[in-house]
Amino acid sequence: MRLSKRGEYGLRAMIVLAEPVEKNAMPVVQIKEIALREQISPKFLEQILLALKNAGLLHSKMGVGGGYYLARSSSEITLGQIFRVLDGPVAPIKCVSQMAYEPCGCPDEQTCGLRLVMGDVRNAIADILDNTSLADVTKRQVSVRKKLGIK
Amino acid sequence: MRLSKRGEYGLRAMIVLAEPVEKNAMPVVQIKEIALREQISPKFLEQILLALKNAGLLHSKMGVGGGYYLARSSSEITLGQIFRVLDGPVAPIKCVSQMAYEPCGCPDEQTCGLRLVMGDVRNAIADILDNTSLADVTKRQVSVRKKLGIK
DNA sequence: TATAAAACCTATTGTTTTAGTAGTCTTTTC
DNA sequence: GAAAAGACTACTAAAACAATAGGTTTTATA
Repeated sequence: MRLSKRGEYGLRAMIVLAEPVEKNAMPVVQIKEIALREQISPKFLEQILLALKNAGLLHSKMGVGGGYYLARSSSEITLGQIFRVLDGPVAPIKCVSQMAYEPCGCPDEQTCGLRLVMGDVRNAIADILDNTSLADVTKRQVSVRKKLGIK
Repeated sequence: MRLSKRGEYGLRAMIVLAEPVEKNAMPVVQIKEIALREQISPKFLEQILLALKNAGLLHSKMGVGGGYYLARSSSEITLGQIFRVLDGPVAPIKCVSQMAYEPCGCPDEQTCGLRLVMGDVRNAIADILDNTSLADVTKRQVSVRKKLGIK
């Protein structure tokens, strides 16, 4: 039940891009800056951000002083959207996937016990990922920092 | 976020083994019988059942008329136990694993937004898997069958 | 007591996925 | 027009996955 490095890095990068920008800062962030901050290979991250851009979650600016920025407000982008672009369906088994259903080959799908439980698991994961926006994540980070006495 | 075939087949097999035995039926079930019912390669299933046996979830009887049976009552074996034997930790990322923690390499683990959310995901999955026993699964199957007008 | 049926165990193999590297092309600013 | 940035495509090494293969041991029973 593993998140891939691709998914991990992509989610990390999106969280960085969702951070409230300081005064006078550029609205766009460059690949190499994110890569440096999050300790990710810049070329690998490039592919990931490109995929997120082609999926419509990011916009970019080419050329000198260019970089990436969120395509929508951070409260309108969910972790579920990001996850699905990078790692595919959330469901642990194809036959319970809402977005990419396929039969899983069990004798009788309707009464398959495994399917019933995995359906619950899928819903539990999707509930979290689809109802958590990037803004929710940054809000939570802020409150954790406050609790720990700023930083 | 995928369940492996190994995990899928193992869980299926355990559910079969948890089914209430008919009168006069042998208390043990053979690999090939399960393989046939669930459409699994018998040799692959053999490895899986062996792993479950070595983990203490199954017992076996060798020789003619042998086979496998649950090591404990079906209400005392959870899907979480089976899953972990076959697919490893439930957590989507190592740094939120309760059973097999490892740092994940983010700059600051305490305030890592991804880690906060993935912790929730881990807990949601573990809540289901660790609180669902094989007996719960078979009970649920029965009630689904009843609802659909027996079968 | 020989035979066949069953689990036990280990090694090997082919395929797919993963995680990354490399290199060229295009756009933009100065 | 040079440099800085993203866009795109191809490739590759290593690991994981899904089996397959084949011999060993145990046990019931004919």
